[in-house]
Amino acid sequence: MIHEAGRNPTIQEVARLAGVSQSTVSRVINGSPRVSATARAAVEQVIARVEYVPNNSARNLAQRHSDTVAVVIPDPANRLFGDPFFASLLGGITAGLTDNDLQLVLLRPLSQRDDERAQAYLRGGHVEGAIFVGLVIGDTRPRRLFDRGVPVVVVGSAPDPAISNVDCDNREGARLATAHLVECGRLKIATITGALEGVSAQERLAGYRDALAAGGLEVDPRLEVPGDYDPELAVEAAKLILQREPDIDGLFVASDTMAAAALRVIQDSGRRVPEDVSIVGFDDSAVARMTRPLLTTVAQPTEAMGREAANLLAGLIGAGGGAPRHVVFAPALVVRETSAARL
Amino acid sequence: MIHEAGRNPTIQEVARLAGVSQSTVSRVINGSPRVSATARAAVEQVIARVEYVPNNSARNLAQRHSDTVAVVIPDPANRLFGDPFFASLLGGITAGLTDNDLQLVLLRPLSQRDDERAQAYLRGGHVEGAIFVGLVIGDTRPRRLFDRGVPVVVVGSAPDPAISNVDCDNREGARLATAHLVECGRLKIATITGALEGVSAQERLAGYRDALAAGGLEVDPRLEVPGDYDPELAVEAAKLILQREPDIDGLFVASDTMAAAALRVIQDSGRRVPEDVSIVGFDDSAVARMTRPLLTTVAQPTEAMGREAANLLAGLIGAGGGAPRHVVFAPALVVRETSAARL
DNA sequence: GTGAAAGCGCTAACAG
DNA sequence: CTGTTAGCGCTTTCAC
Repeated sequence: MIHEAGRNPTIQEVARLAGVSQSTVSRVINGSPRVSATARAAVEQVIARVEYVPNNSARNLAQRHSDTVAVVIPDPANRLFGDPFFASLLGGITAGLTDNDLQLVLLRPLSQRDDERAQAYLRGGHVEGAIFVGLVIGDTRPRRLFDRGVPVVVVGSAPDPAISNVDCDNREGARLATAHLVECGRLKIATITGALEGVSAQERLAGYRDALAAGGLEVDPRLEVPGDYDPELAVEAAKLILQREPDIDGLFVASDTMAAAALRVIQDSGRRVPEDVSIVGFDDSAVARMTRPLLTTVAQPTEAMGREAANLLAGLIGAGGGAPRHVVFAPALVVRETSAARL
Repeated sequence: MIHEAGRNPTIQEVARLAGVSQSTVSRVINGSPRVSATARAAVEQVIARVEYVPNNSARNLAQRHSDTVAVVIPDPANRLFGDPFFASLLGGITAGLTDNDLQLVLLRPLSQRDDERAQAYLRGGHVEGAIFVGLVIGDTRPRRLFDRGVPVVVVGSAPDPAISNVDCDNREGARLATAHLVECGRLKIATITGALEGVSAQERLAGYRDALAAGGLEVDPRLEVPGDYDPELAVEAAKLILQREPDIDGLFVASDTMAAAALRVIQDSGRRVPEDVSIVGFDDSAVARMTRPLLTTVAQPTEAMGREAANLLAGLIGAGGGAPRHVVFAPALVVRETSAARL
């Protein structure tokens, strides 16, 4: 679109008005020291008067860079956008990007067509790098992009050793949660998993099993109910568990939102929490402080993870590549009220 | 950055390899019908082989448009990013934008410097339009941008008749909520407001007063406690109310997250909800289904609002301006368990 | 310190 | 249907 009203002045006009050359204007815009004080003053005056703003496309074209990075969220199931985890993560990313003078473009391919467009966009030289969130196992997009020379970092498990990532130790977090349940004297501990197409959910499941084994408890597939990070589905999962194994006394749920949903189902079944069934969630999002009783959960530094992802990417961009880095944050158990020792 | 590995082929090279001119390549890229089948085939073949992807900056420069719009969130308090309302809204915006083949760049100026950068970015001809969210009363940024010829739509109250907006009837929503409390026979109804620097919170407060007046109840400033859409602050607000007016029997809270927090405080004080104190929230976000008892609230079609904002903006961009449009969605009372008739 | 000039990669008339 | 030719607005050598 060309907007009559908004016809922006160009560097040429500024130069003419200031009685200097384009080059000089360009120099003052870019803060070059090789400009006389008088010239600088004249140019700045004109810039202010005509409200000149450089055209980004032209600048990017000439400089061959854009100072923008993409955040890619393949979220067909619309899971991520509903979860406080994501909001918090995105908050951290935006903050970190801003600190590095990088712009953020949000890509959220919903359809096949969207995805093609997104890929083309990423490769179109329009971004300096990309952050992937919510990846599913086997997704080769980060790697393909990386192979084209675009710096990439993924939040979550690295799909490839060459790809930098920032993650939380999901397995350890789940182990912490489940071990806590074991320590509470719980003997039949079930779990509602996250979306198992993703590594994080797999890891949390593994951590759950680790703790069970370490506690001398049997690992029983019947106690493992697949969830999807979707609270609605968690309701069904909880009902299923209760029906199949009415005598469970412990439950580890792979996210707080799902845990909150499961908590309700269990309470509605007439069981007391934490006395009859103890529950531990994951994330320590705001909802953990909204349930009754308050949710025991595993905290992960979501916002910090987002910030770190941004910083990592900024580093990669600045270094023009360099060795991949893998940073993993430590989870921490937060004991609240949904877990207690068996009497 | 120039990435050696990623040195993208240009349209020139494709043309040479395919034995045609740049123009022809450009035509097939842009889907022009004026290309022979053979030429098209040859070009497409080469494009696929060398993995050619057009450079966006060059294209934008030549076409003088970018197909991207900005979503601006002046969120110094970090309120919005924590609220499910925002996540849902953003989900709607991204979906709507995608439908219109528009890219989204997220601008979240946190500091003065960020803000200057953001303004420059917006005026730099890099975006086709902008959506503002979470505006504070008196913010002239949308108008200033609009005056430069950039299409603008704000989510929330229109800061100016010339600016298009999409909103929910906040006043009516709050009236609905409070009238419901009145109908429940509640006689001393307090409120925890949102951030009063924003219009939405002001409107919700007005709606609360409307309903009180209509119900023959006194409007008492002592029953109006300022909040900030922040659950932490809501805890303090609730405590303050209880201390100041121990005999309240109804409470309207301007957001679900705050309501959930207030609910806890009230329960912890030994009061029964809904019997002693009935509570109504606002938003009908996921947290309303996580509290115990379930939260009675006012639903606003958050995702649809986001979608509409995107569509509105797309229309404005396509029409090259045109008359401003103001679309307001109707709120709806959702009665759950935190409200009940007085016995 | 400053200007002239040559592109950056692509689109868009304009001929043919 | 296709090629030629100008730019789009800015950065960047390279002389002066």
